[in-house]
Amino acid sequence: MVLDPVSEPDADAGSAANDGARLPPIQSLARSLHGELLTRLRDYIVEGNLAPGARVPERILCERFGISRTPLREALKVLASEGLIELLPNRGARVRQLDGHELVDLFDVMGGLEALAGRLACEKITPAAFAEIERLHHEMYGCYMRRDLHGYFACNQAIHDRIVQAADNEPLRTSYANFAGRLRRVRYSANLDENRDRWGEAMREHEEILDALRRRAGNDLSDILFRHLRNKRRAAAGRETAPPPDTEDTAS
Amino acid sequence: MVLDPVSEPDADAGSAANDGARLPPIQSLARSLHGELLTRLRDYIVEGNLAPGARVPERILCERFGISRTPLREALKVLASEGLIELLPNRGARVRQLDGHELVDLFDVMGGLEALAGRLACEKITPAAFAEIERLHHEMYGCYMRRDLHGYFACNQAIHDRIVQAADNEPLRTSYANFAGRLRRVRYSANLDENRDRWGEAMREHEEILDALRRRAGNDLSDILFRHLRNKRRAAAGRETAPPPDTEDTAS
DNA sequence: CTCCAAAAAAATGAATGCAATTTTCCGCCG
DNA sequence: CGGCGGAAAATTGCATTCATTTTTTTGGAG
Repeated sequence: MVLDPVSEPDADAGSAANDGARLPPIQSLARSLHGELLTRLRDYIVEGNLAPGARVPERILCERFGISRTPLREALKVLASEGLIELLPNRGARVRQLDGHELVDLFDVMGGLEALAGRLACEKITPAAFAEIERLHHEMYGCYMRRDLHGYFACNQAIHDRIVQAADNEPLRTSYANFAGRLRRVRYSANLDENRDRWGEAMREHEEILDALRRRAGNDLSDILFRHLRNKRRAAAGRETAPPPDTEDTAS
Repeated sequence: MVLDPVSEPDADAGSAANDGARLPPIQSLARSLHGELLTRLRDYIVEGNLAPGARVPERILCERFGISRTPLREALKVLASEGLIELLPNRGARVRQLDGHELVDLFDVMGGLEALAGRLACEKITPAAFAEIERLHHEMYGCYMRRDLHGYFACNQAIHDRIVQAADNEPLRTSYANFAGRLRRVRYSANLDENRDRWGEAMREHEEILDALRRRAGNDLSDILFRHLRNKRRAAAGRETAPPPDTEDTAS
């Protein structure tokens, strides 16, 4: 017993119309105050306005955003499904607190997604997009040489983002953004300036990344990117929280 | 300006208590009627009770599940964030309809996640878990030899699930389940019996999978699993929808 | 003074109500 | 006969309300 589709799925809903250009990221729930609220609330949490483990006070947030509890609670359910908060039955929402295990796991997933992005990028990247990444790479190298940490980070993130963009895979992009958001809560960056040696290592890894991308060597790039993230995690997780018991560094 | 955490995050909320055994999958929103409804509604859609592109009638579903609109709408928002349905402002929810591009993209993400799972499994799998996978593999081979398609599928899925389990990464598991659910809507299986040659190919790939896992060769397994999914996609996407224009099979 | 228990207060989960937008239906005009 | 315009009906989005559970406070016993 199948409820039949509304006979007219609207003119622009047909798949044929989208063949030429992939439709822009019309996030299903981007508009309409619910989506607005969702974005704002997510940012609010990611930016650290609520301490990890803290309750998410509905009443207060309602007042802050000037809305009633209904849309707020809808947003909370979504954020819980994204893993940003957790819902305790009858006890409200809490900002998810990442223990060592979870942090490590999230880094690995990021690594896996980047590895996938690299693999796909090797198949689909355009010369123009590659040139742009190459340019960013050289710019980043310049920052590295003159010890411009801020510029380095900016280029670094831009490169990784471009690779994900080049993969041209919307579900991947969404998932990547989700996990990146979860990790953004723990400030794992800003450690490099205390880890000068890791900086050089990272720079060398980026040379490998660019090289593999130039060769369109998907599997190589995939492997390098995953290990790159592993090393980043190792550098970051050290101070944020105790490393998991079995973190022997077999990588590279 | 940081709202400070409620001074007592409760006895069992501390992370220290969870070090010994990772806490069981207490899905944040598993209980409490909202979670119940979420699961039921997701199954309801995944099982195909609503045609792709069809409106999701709030009123009717409320009656069917015997609840009011509020929890239903919360569940809809979550399902939208999972990508199962899409929310049109002021026009309700529709079952997401996968065009060719999206289907291909989803397969690739599944491939990427399985690749990651394989890589991690090589690091973390226990001898017992490996033995179990080996057993399933041989059982699957038996099914293959006697042309037991149903048994073959069961073993196949069990093996892939075990690999994901062996990766021992909760976020990965969750994400994997999410994408698997989205793909389950399109019945891409049940094609093998029309594709006997692909069946043999898949069986050979599984030999490679087991071999790489035995050698704990993470990168190899990663690559094999991704290509395995690529081939599966090629076999599946052929009939479900037109393949994307640039599907030259460079794989293998 | 500390600890425990019961009541008050607050917060959560879900239902209902209401304004606004959309969809449908019907009569009208071309 | 087909297309168009407008009103009625239905649906959506959000606010409000109510019952239940949790948390805090208060009173008292040990």
